[in-house]
Amino acid sequence: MGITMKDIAREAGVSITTVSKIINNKDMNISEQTRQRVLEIAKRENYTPNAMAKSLRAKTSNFIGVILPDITNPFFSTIVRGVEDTAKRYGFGVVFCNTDNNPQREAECFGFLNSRMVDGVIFTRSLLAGNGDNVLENDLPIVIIDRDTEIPNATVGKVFVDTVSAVHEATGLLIQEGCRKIAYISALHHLERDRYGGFLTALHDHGMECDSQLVFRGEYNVETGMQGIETILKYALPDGVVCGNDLIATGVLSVLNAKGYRIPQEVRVIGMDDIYMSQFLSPPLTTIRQPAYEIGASAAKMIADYIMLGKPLYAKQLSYEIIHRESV
Amino acid sequence: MGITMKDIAREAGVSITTVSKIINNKDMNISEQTRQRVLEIAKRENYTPNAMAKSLRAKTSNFIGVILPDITNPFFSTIVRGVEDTAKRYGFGVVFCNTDNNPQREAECFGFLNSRMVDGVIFTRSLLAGNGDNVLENDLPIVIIDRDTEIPNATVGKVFVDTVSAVHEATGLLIQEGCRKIAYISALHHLERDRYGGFLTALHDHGMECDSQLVFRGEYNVETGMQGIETILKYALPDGVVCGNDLIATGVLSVLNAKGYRIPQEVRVIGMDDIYMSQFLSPPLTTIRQPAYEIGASAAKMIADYIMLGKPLYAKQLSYEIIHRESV
DNA sequence: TTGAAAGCGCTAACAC
DNA sequence: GTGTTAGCGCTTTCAA
Repeated sequence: MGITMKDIAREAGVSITTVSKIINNKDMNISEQTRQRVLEIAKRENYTPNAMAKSLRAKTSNFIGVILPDITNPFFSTIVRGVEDTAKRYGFGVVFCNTDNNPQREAECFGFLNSRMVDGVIFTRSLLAGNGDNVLENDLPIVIIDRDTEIPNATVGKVFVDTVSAVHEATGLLIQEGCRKIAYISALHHLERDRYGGFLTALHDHGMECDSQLVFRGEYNVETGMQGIETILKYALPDGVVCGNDLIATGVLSVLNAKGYRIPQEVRVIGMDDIYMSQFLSPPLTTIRQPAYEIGASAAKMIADYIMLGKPLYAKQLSYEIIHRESV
Repeated sequence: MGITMKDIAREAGVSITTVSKIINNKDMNISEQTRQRVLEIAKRENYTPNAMAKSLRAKTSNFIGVILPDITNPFFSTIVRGVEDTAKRYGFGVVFCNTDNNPQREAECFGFLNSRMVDGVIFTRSLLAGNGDNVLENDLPIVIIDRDTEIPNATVGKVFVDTVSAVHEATGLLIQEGCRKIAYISALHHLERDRYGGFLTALHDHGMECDSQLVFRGEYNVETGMQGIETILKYALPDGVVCGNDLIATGVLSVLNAKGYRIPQEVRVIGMDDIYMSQFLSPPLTTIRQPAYEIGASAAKMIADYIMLGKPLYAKQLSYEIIHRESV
């Protein structure tokens, strides 16, 4: 590759040690003359320190890993943007892995990132399996985002939004608007804090029953939204639909529009996340905003503070916000 | 971190070399007995090779870098997904940097990735400046994607779509549908092969003139679409709008809808890229599909083949496709 | 004010 | 079959 300290040392007629000290300005007891000479050569030869060597010695790579289901999902790409911007500011690079919610891929990612000696990982847990055990094997700092799970481990932080309350509020909003036959379409996951709970309690709070025929569980994508509403429509026309995320809501809107139902007059639809495109849907989607960018930024900051300053990891809660548009 | 070869060697009572040979099964002349013992320990202790050390020695990091404007743009996140899937298959990790089309950030990214010793970089060039010169300094293999530019350098490959022909066809389609006052809204860039050229020649091919009041140039985002059409509308109502990408088209659709114009009856709109969300716009967007995932996958494959097999870089053209939906 | 030496974890000639 | 040695580029005692 490029030039090394050795080369500079040779050219300047000093030792490698001296060069190192100057480059990292670690030692103030160096003659201005030597310093200038070395710096000048470094500049002229366009010296870039070899991060690998540095890392090997320092036992830190200055990389942080991000494990997420799918970068293609706008919610996650926004999170990752927050991570990257923040990490870069702290001098960290970011490496990421897509798991597609596949627990095995997830485990592979941990292995991969681990061998890459990342200094920490930001982790969105797969919906499906509970095996976060691979996590525990080492003392790698982890911060879990998006999906609030308990991992009985010391070095785990989290950044989360209380999505079950959010869904509770969303459902409450529909009820308040007069909905009485509310459908719920979301992903199916094995988490303790499932958003579904928020839906159920909201119904109960208003003395309503949950009709299980009005519930559909798949994945966090548009297809689930379409399938879900199609399935439910065969049974009955709901007057409100609570969607687990905006992608699902997109699918729901799409088939409802295609079938000619008027939204929100005949059926109200509420989403979750507030991905950028939601405002351009037809009608513009009413949804619960999760601060995706801030989630990523906070997680990156937490990891960086832990690594660089030794600040302990912690749990950070970010708040959601109802975005009123035209689908409710 | 974890256990090292040294530890295994000590425990197995053999030399580090032997362990290395066994782990990488490099040397067949090793007694089955020793091999088993070592492998057993490695497994039990959950040995993960230290990629940093390996890289330092091998002078390759097994990382490839991706430099792009913004991961949040669905077109790019899809590309990156293609890159990641493919890179992983070849054993490469991917590190990325967002530039926001800022040439200075772009240069920083190169420096960053370079110091990180990435083995190659996949690069979407900033629209603005022509200084890809930072690129030339080293022998890092580069493959340029999306924006077709010439760089007078040996180790540069590219994966591209002939977007100027695509725009030519898009414009032709509108003309064919009867449009006579066609607007053009796109990003402004300093590239030789500007999509605008495709628009102009299509007009000329049909003996039409370009009305510069119907042209608006900003960035590849929704805001440009909105501003563009607002601006143009103050002058006249076009009967067709050619958009530089789907984000721009999204903005155009949005204000046209808000103002109550009927699409496509009064004005036809055509986009470019076919991002996933385009099909859910109102009306579903007619657009020119660029195979984003394949662009990423091809670029990653090209780099990997170059690095691992020494296959030279080359220029690969992928084709576009008109997706007829309801906005034309 | 400067440098020699050791070592981070791993690999690859080249012995034995 | 197995081990010795040198070295990738860098940092850090410790000595001069």
